[in-house]
Amino acid sequence: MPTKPPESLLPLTPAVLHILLALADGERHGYAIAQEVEAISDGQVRMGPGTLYGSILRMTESELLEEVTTRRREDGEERRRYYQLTAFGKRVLMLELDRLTAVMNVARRKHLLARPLAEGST
Amino acid sequence: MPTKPPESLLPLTPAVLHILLALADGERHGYAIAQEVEAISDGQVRMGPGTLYGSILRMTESELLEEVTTRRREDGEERRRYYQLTAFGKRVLMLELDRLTAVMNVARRKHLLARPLAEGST
DNA sequence: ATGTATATATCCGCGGCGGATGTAGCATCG
DNA sequence: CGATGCTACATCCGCCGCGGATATATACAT
Repeated sequence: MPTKPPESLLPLTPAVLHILLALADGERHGYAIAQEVEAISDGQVRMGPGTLYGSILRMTESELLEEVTTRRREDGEERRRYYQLTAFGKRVLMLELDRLTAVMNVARRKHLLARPLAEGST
Repeated sequence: MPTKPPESLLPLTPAVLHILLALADGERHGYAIAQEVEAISDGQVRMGPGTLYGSILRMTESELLEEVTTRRREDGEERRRYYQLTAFGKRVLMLELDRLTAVMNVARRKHLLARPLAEGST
């Protein structure tokens, strides 16, 4: 039950968007998020610890993410902290992708990109 | 002859991206940029004067934009100030659109969006 | 023993965002 | 004719996110 409507978080900052994307296909711990972001952005987006843990904190507070406490932990090992998207986080991600799709469509309308054709998310 | 390489400006903030897009098909004056941005974002992105003129100033300093002094002016009228993209601004816009295309492709790979198919810019 | 990678955390300066406020011209309407 | 409201630009300033620097600890390799 997030306090805020999902639209009020848009547009997302690149850091937030990339973290949401990195977690879109399953839980990950902080450091793994940074690696995934660097990987999927082809090295273009690098997250230092300040951005990484700062963003994770804020995103957890706004309920885009939640820490996974179930499992691990009592295995003794693991200083890692795992995170996953909340349902709210998924909603916001979808809305942002819709927004970006609209932006890309504007670019096409102005003949900056080829081919329309791609669409839909919800 | 911009001082910086175009990649160093990426990723663009939403404000900067929208201003570049608004100017992609021709020159506009400040206030018209704000209206265009609101129109093409379907009302989702509203630019207050602080963001608008602040962004224009910074973008002019980094040579993404330039003021159009030729024409108008000696017509007597016009307190308006017109701006257009520089060649450098167009390059940066293209690079950012490429980056966003890559982001959208990641989203598709993770089954958050339908259909690939869209591509290319340069 | 030294270095490098993993993993998390905090601090803090810089800078952009964006609302508030101000000025001014011009048009409309009562 | 005076008020209102939109156009158009400009400046100020608080808030907050970004991101580098720094710190700490473990593990594995050289």
